[in-house]
Amino acid sequence: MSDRPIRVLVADDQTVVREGIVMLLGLLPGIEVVGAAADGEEAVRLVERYGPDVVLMDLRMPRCDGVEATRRIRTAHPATEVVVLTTYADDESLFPALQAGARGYLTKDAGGEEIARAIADVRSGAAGLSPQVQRRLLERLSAAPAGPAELPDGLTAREAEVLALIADGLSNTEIAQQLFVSPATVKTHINNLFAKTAVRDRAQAVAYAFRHGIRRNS
Amino acid sequence: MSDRPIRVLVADDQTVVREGIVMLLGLLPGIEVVGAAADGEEAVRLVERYGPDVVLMDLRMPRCDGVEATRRIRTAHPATEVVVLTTYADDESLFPALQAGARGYLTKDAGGEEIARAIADVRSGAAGLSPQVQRRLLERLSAAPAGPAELPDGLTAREAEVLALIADGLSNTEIAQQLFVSPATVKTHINNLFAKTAVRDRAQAVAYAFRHGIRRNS
DNA sequence: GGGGCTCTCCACCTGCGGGTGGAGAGCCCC
DNA sequence: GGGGCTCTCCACCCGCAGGTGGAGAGCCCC
Repeated sequence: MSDRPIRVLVADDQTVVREGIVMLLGLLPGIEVVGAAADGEEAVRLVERYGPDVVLMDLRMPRCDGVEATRRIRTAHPATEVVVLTTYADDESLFPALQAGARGYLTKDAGGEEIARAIADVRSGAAGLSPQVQRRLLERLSAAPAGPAELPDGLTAREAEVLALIADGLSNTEIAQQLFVSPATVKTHINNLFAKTAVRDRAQAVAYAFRHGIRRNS
Repeated sequence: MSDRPIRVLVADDQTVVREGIVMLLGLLPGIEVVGAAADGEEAVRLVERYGPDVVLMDLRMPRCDGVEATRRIRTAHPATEVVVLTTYADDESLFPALQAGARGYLTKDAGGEEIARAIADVRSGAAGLSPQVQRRLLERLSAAPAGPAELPDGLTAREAEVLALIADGLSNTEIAQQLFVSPATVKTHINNLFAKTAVRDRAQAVAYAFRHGIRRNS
């Protein structure tokens, strides 16, 4: 896979943790620790100086936090990959970090072997996410398109149906034909759902429908 | 982690592959193969009969393909997890399978150890995705919200701007005020972008904007 | 039975949205 | 300089969308 060692930079504000990780990584074959940073700004600086292959990044750091540091590193040095290694894997930390460009995400209960594997995976162009993080990603993936979607704002089923057809771009008469009712009925439903959803016209209604995941067959 | 063995069902239409996997899994400690199916329908039936912990599922199968089988299994038996094991990891296979409820996704070049790890991860409530698949997920994650977003259908920047404001629910006069131009200009832009995007009215335009990710500041 | 909700329908009015045709100014590129 | 593109603006017309007020029928629940 790799004949030359993977050059790694460690960024963590807690000295004990930082030095411990450096020690741990130093023992692993195929990994060379080229530097250690105590905050985000230093991490960015050291990346510019040493050009490491992978940065092992803590998220909660003073001055410039891990997400911001990740973003800067990824935009300025796309060849340097970032693996986040943090204590908790809450959504507020996780998704911003991943969107900032982190390719790996591990919690600190990961063992040395896991860290090494994630570093190697990331270096080889893949990704190194802990299984728990993978699961979060899947949930987010299926959350948006699946959308079980309760009807919000007290919409009736009929009103939601009309709203879905509006979002499909149908005119009032077309909706009437589709639902086998009179155009007047459609207008009534529309006026009611406009009032309930606090929108002014069908354009805003379409936006509302998209935001609330109201589509046909729902 | 688990004192009792993980009960696994294998689904693959190619006999050699199926039996090979069964053999391979049988050698692994902590895994018990409870059945093998040659197509999707049989997989669903065998899941109902044996209630396995995990189904190792090929995607391309006759009668009822793996995606459909996964969906049925996950809705009817939420306790049974599905790990996809297929030859290629193209997007057309990958995302439908994950959205159908697969918690694991491996390609067939994975070794026995990898498969075992994925099965164990999935069983413990996490997820078992190959590093390549993880990377795809990350790309999709940052593709949607980031949205570098080329302007489709030859829209000009100004037209896209107007379209974004339409999607925000603004009226023509409001858009005119926002852009410091005359309402007539707004109407011109709107008529042009309607023609280019082949929409009929602003309701359809809003849907178009949402589908193409045209929002403000883009 | 009475009250409340939903779905259905009607008439009327206003105005914004959408369509057409035309035109001038600034820009870039050949 | 000429041609093409974009952005800007105007006038005119029409129709559907949106707002109001009202009403009858079916349903469920107290």
